[in-house]
Amino acid sequence: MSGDADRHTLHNRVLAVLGPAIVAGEYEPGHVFTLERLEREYGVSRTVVREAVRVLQSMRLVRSRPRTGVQVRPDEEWSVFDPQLIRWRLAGSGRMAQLRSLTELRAAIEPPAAAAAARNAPREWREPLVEVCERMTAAGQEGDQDSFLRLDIEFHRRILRLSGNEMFVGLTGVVAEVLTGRTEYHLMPRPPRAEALRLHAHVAEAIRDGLPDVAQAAMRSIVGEVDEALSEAAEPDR
Amino acid sequence: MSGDADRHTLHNRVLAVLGPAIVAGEYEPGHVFTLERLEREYGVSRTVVREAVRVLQSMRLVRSRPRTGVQVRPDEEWSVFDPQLIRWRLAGSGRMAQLRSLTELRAAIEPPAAAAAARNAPREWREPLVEVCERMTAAGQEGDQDSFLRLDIEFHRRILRLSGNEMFVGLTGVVAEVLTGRTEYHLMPRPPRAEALRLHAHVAEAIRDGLPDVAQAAMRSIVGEVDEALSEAAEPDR
DNA sequence: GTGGCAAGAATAGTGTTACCAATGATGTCC
DNA sequence: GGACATCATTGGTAACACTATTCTTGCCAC
Repeated sequence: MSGDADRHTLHNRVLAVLGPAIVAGEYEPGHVFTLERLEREYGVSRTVVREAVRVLQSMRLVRSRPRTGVQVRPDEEWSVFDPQLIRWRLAGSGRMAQLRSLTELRAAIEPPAAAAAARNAPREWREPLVEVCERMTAAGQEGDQDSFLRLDIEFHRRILRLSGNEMFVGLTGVVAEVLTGRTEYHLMPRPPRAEALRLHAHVAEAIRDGLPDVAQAAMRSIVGEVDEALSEAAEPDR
Repeated sequence: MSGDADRHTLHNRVLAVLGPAIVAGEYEPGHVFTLERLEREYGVSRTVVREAVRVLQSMRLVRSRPRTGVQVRPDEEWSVFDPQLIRWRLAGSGRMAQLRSLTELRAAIEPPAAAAAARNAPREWREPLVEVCERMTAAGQEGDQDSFLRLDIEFHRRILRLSGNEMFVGLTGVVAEVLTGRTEYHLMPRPPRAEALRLHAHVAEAIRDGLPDVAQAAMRSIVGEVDEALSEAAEPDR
């Protein structure tokens, strides 16, 4: 799914523990590590710790200075769009909060992306989008949840790609994580609501037919509906 | 401006050359470095090269495997929201393309952010927003371009913060870069247009008065206008 | 021969250790 | 209260052992 963050190197294993711990707020902002402490704690060599810290630093989770050590930064300064950081948050206790903020982000991005797709998509990719939508609908009606999720992700991914804006494309991972997360935590109506399926079809057809306003309005209905569903499930985590 | 990426460490200096070079497309996707080659090329030790590569890897610019080397990934796989990557692009030849895609992103995000701010902003921060807007207007009318830019950034930053959504907050850096970039490359009307200033005031007052729809509509006018201005200046780079 | 597979060699990243240099926070002296 | 010594901690170098992955080779079956 993600590329190479999963390679079983030592510094990746250190990262996979240290990163989530910091993200979960187990260390106050301002808390300082020393490399030596981390070396002992994880039983690894200096090089490994340094490389792990370097990555955390590039995510702006920590800063590192001589004589002071490695200091945890306040969360307002983190690179919250970093895919790895998002995954750590979704895996931890902050998952509902993260899911909510990401859903609001989707609600902002996807309607303009759909409009852009209706304007910019190359001819040859318009009809295939409708086909993906149809297969998704079929899977939903048959109750095949795995295929439905896979095709739902594929549908939204294609729209972001067809928008022609690299920043929108860069959010495909986020959308995939949100949809997967909603399914995993049973925040997805089963079977999918008929109205939602129809709205997806409207989006696909409007993009195919080059109707930006229609595509945007239909997409707004989709993500707005999702937003409400999530707000209803709003409760303190756990 | 950014935190600690500017500390004059050796690996940062290597990063500051290698990163922009890759981002500028000086190496085909698939191109492989070896650590040894980089060591010699930059005249630094292995540790330094390894840490620089580790950062590039976390940005998904490269992947690193034994027996193969360090391989440049195709640009669709890059973490395009990484602030450092954005800065590299804005500094290089891709700056107009990057500016356009970021402007479209702003156009998607800021109106919903303004609406959210009108709903969620704490009482005590509403009036100050209007004050910032007034000082910005004054600076604009006096022709004080530096102060105007600074206050314009401050204005948009506050709205994103007041939205209460951490993902929106995470885009403050992007907005700052875009506004600064537009000023530097003289894509900003001077003096600022009176209508634009009035729209900013409408946004601030609508947020103060808790009117999400008004705030959203006014913000949409602001970013829509900007979008047009940028499209007019659309020419192949250089 | 040709295709497929297994064993082994070659090659580059990965991990360890030891040591010295540079930095900047902290306290001290005047 | 400003200049300066101090010292802990990161930053950087070097040399080497380990290990994963790819490529080659050679065998075997068809």
